[in-house]
Amino acid sequence: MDELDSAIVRELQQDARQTNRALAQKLGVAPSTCLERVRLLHQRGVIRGYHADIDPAALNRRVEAFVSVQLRPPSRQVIEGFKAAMFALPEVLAVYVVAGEQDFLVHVSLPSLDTLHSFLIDRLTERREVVSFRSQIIYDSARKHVTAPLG
Amino acid sequence: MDELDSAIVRELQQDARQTNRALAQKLGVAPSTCLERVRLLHQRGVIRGYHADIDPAALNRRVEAFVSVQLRPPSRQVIEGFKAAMFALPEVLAVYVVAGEQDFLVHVSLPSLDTLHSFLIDRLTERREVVSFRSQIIYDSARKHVTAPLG
DNA sequence: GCTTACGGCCGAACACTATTCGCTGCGGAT
DNA sequence: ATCCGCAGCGAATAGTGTTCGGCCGTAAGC
Repeated sequence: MDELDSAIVRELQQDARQTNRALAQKLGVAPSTCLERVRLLHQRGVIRGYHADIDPAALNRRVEAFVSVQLRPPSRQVIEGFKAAMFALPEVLAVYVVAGEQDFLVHVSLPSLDTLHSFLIDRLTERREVVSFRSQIIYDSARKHVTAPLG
Repeated sequence: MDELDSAIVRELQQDARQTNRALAQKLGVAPSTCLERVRLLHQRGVIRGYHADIDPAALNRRVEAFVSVQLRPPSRQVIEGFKAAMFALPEVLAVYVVAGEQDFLVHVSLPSLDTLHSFLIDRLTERREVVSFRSQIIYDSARKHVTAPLG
């Protein structure tokens, strides 16, 4: 994981579809060298895949929210079950098991506030292991991709 | 945004680097047709880009957390300023402006618990607009990519 | 009901790209 | 000093992206 690897990772995070030649030229190495490095990054598990970034609005998801959920009892079985159930729902973007008062943070995206409300009522309230939940609607967000190693 | 477009989006979310020919074959259309569709999806802003998915551990980020922050006053200027300041930090993966008791949810990733602690002390406590904050360490997480339109 | 114009898809052609593989040069070890 | 091994390189080949003219199905107009 030297400087060249880091640069490749940085470039492919910004644009995963640029040609290997363009990538090689930016980094000042031969295309074959670049290709071999990328292959090794794959093999080592550093690069886990390539994904298109899609506008949520185009998929009819104009409302995003975080839902904090408290479970009872917070046993392994209950946590794993809840996690799997949430993850299987199409409205769910991500599930986080966290430390603190709440046990879960569920990132959801839906067409509207109405559908969010229905989601909460139908998918959370009805689950018996859910003690309480609190939803935080996202007004604005900014995400980025990790560029450089820390430390 | 017909069925073919949805299928293209779904496929490119799962693997953004598959060849156009392979994509076309999966969907049962000619490569030229497929390419034209992808071009239009770009132009319409549906596809916003392509990004490599990198293992955080490879970038020395073994600890992730959400930090909820309350600001005072929650004016536009303060919010925008805080958002920009957080977003500029390399430890920050995402910034969410949310409704509720807290004003912000900041997603961070760091090498260790020590560096997380330092981050909180050095980057949040010292900011005068920060009234309070609470950090939720992420024990486990699962993310996915939106596959189909809702509604 | 017939004609016509339009939009989307197709398939072949061409330029460009990925991918392989043997060669070369450098650095460390003996 | 010599050898060994690794990493990068460049040419060759197979495969890919991209363009473009033509075709067909649809829908509107007369």
